[in-house]
Amino acid sequence: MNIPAKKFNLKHTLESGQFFRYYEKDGWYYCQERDKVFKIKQDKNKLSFEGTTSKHVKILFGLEHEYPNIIKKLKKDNELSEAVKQYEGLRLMRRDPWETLISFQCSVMSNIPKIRKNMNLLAQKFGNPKNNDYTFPNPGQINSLEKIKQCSTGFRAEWIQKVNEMVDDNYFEKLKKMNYNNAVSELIKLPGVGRKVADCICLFGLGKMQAFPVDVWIERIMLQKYGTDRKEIINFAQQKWGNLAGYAQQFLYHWGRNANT
DNA sequence: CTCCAGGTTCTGC
DNA sequence: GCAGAACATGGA
Repeated sequence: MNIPAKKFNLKHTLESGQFFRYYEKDGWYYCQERDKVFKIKQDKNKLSFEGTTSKHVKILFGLEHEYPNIIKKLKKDNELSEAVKQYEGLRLMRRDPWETLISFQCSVMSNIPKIRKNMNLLAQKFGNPKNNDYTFPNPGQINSLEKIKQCSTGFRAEWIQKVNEMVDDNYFEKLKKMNYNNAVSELIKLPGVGRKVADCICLFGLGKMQAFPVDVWIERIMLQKYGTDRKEIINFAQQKWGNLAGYAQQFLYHWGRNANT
């Protein structure tokens, strides 16, 4: 199936640390998330995919965002313009919140290759095979601490086991309807979810576009570019960019990890 | 063999 | 409230 996709860059979007279960093969990106297992590739302004619907693709990859306006506004900031130009087409994804939660619990004191390994193993051990890959288990199905530990999750295993019993899909539907601050307050009640992980879930899984996850990379970049101290970063970013704070963060993060340093 | 990694939690002021 | 340390695992 094909759909047009202007002002979109699949590679930048997929490889900017907001999505983990994918791999490249024969010119395609093979992607797995929750019950979806599909492949997708981009040829200029055309997106081709197999294994899912155009509706899912549009939502997942943020194709319905008003991208030209977003870019235009962000480029007005001199500190941001370089990152935006270099990675134009990078979009915020709208992922399955449950898999996003587990992904970012795994991200604690870790790195992207290892998060990917954790998530792939969890899918293998608890999910179902589909098209040579695996779906991700539903809430309630990650029910063996021993098996969770076999996925190289280390000290995060207990967190994963606990949230598996604490939330369901309806929990996330409620969070989507809440405002950003209330959603954060709820999320940080979960084990292994502090402010940073909560902001990642808000941004990538709940569509809270003002969320501004602050990790060591963003902390370093924000100090360097704006001179902001760690504790004031979130307020600074949300005052400066409002609902585009999340986009600003994603550009800075991807830029900071690649072009910069 | 050390060091460190998309932080969180527990502890002790 | 706020610093300091512990927390598994694996790659550099």
